[in-house]
Amino acid sequence: MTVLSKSCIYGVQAAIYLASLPKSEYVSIQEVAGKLNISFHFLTKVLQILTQAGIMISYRGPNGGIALARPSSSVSLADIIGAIDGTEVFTECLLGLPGCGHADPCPAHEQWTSMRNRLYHICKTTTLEELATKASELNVRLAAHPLVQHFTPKE
Amino acid sequence: MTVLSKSCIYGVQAAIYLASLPKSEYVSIQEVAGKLNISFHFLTKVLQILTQAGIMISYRGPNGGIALARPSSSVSLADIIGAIDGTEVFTECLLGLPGCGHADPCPAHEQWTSMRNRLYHICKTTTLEELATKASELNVRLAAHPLVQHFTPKE
DNA sequence: AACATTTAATACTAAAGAGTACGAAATACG
DNA sequence: CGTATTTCGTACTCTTTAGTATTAAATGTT
Ligand code: SF4
Ligand code: SF4
Repeated sequence: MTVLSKSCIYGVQAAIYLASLPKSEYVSIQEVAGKLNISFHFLTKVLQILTQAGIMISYRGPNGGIALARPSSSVSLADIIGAIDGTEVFTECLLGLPGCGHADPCPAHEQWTSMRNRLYHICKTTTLEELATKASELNVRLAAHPLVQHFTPKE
Repeated sequence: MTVLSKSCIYGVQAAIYLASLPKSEYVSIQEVAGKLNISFHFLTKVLQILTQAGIMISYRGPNGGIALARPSSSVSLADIIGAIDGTEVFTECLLGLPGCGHADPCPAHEQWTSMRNRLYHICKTTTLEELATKASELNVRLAAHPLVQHFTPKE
C-alpha cells in the first residue's frame, strides 16, 4: 500500500523533469520515458491526464511533445496529485472511513487530521520549481533505478 | 490510493473493538464482524495474520474466538499496521523510489522524511488502550457505516 | 501529395487486492 | 462417542491497478 499510485508518481517525475530543463520547448514523451526509465506507452496515458487537466500542453507531429502549461513556480505538487490520484489522500482518513468529520469522528481523528493537514500544506506549497531546483542542485535522481544494462549479469 | 489497505483497516478496527470491551475473554470473530459490519470470512483471514504475529490469541471450538494477546496498553497502532501491511508505509517514499536514503535522495526527500517520521512516531506511541478509551468516551464510531437496514428504500 | 514523427484514444493482458466459499481441525458439551 | 461451534487453511472469483499493443489523428518535411 502506497500513498500515491504509480501513475501519480510517474506524473510527478515527468513534471519535475520538464521543469528542470533549461528552456521550455516541447519534449517528446519518448525522451521523458527514456530518461526516467518508464514505459513509454504508460507514461503517455498519464501525461494525457495532465494535459486534460491543463497542467501540461501537448503538440502532435514532428518536433511535438509535451511542455508545462504554466511556469513551474505556479504548479504545486498538490496540483499534480489532485489531477491524477484525486484529492482522496488529503481528505480521506487513515482508517478509510467515509464521510468522516468532527461531528462523527473515529478514535484516531485528532492525530490523523493534523498529519493530513500538514501533508496537504506541504504538497500545496511545494512547487515544481523548487523540486526541479533541488533536483539539479543536488544532482539528485528522478528515476526509480539507475540503468544497469551495461553490467549484464552472467546468469 | 490509500495509506492503509482494507485488510489493515479492518484489523485496526477489530483490535480497537476488542480493547474497548470491559473484560478480555474470547470473542467470536462472528460477533466482531457483525458489530463492525465487515465480512466474516474476510475478517477471519485478517485476524489470522494478527494471531500469527502474536498480537492476538485464538481458541477454537465452542466459546472460542479471539482476544488480545497483550494488554491493550502495550499494543501500538504501528504493531498492527506492521503485521498486516508491513513497514513499507514508514520506510518507503512519497515518490515510491526504492532504496532511497540520504546518500541518494530524490528532490522531495527532506519534507517527506520529516512527515514520514512523524507518522511513524504517532503510530508507534498511539496504543490500543488510548484508541479504545477515546472510542468509548466520545461514543465514537468504529464501523464504516451505521447500519441503515431498517430504512429499506422504496426503490 | 506522400511520408515520417508524435500525441490521442481505445482495447487488451497481467498482476495484485478485495472478497467469497468450503472443507479440515480443534474443542466443549451432552 | 457424537455433535455443534468456531478458528484454520486453501482455493476460487471479482474488482482495481498496472502495463502492453494497436490504430487513429495531427503536423512538419520533402
Ligand atoms: S480519524 Fe478522523 S478523519 Fe479519519 S475516519 Fe476517523 S473521524 Fe474521519
Ligand atoms: S523523497 Fe527521500 S525518502 Fe522519498 S524516494 Fe526520495 S530520497 Fe527516498
